[in-house]
Amino acid sequence: MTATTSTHTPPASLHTPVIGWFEQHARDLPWRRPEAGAWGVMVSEFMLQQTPVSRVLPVYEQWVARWPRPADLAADAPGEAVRAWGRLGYPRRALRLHGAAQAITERHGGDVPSGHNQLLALPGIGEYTAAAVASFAYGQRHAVLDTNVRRVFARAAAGIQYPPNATTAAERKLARALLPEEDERAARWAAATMELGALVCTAKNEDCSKCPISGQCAWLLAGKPAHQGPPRRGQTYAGTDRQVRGRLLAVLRETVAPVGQSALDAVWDEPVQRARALDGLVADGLVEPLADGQYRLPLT
DNA sequence: CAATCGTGGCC
DNA sequence: TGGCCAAGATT
Repeated sequence: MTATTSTHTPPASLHTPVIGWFEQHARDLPWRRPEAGAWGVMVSEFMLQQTPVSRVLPVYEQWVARWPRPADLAADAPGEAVRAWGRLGYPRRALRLHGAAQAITERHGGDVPSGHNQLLALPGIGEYTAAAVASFAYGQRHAVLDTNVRRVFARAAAGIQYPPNATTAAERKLARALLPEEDERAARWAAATMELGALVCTAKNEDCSKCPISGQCAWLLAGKPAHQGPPRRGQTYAGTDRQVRGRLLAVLRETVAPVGQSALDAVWDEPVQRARALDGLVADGLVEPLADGQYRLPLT
C-alpha cells in the first residue's frame, strides 16, 4: 500500500488562508466576546436558528441583560421568554430556550454543560447547536455544519452550487476530514468557515474575488455551474396557519393581562383556521387558556 | 424523510 | 412585485 499521508492529513492549505481571512474580516459580534460566556453563546445560537444576525442583535442584548445566567431565565415565567422573543419568529425557540435553562439549572448546577451529548439532551438543541456551543464556547473540536458551512464545502470541495436539502452522511464525513487536529484551531476553523459563508460565499451574489480559497474552489474552477438537483423548497407564508399563529401571538405579547376571545377573533376572519391556529398554540404551550375563556402567555 | 414552524429584508 | 433566504429542531 502506498503510504501517502495526505489522505489523513488535514489540508493546511485550506485552514491557513480561511483562518487568516477570518482574523482580518470577522464581525465583532457580542456573542463572540469573552464576556458572553457559554450562556451568551447558547442564547445567540437559539436566536440565530433561521433568523438573520441583524435582527438578533438587539434582542440578544436585552436577553442577556435581563437574564444573565440560565437560572435567571429559569426562575421567570416561560411566557416572559416568549414575550421578550419579540418578532424573531419561530417562538417555540423561546419556550425551548426557557426549558433548556431550567434543565441546566436543575441538572447542571446552573452552568451550560460542555459535553456534546449533554447539550444534545437539552430542548431545542440539535446536532448543529450542540456542536456550535461546544466549539465556540468551550473550544472543542467538532464538525459544525450549518447552512453556511455546508454551502462553502459544497462549492469548494464538491464543486456544486448548493448542498443537499438535508445534511448527508457524506457531508459529515467530509466536515470531519477537513477538521484541524488541534482543538482550538478546529474551533477557529468552524467559526471561520461559517463567517466565510455568511459574508463572501453567500447563497446569492457570492463574491469570489474576496474569497481566500478561490484558487482551490472546485465550483469556481468548474465555471460555477448552476444548481442541478431538485428545487430547493420555498416556503409559502401568506394565508398559512403560521401567519395566523403569528398574529394571535402578537396580540398576546402586547399585554400581560389575559386577552378575550374577541381580541383574538379580530386578527383573522376565517373562523376554522383561526381556531386551529389557536389550538395549535395552546398545544405547543405557547398560549395558556384560562377557565374564564380568556388567554395569556404561559405563566408556568 | 418530508412537513411544520415566523418574520422581514433584499434584488 | 414576489420568490428567495436567514448560525435548525422536532415530529
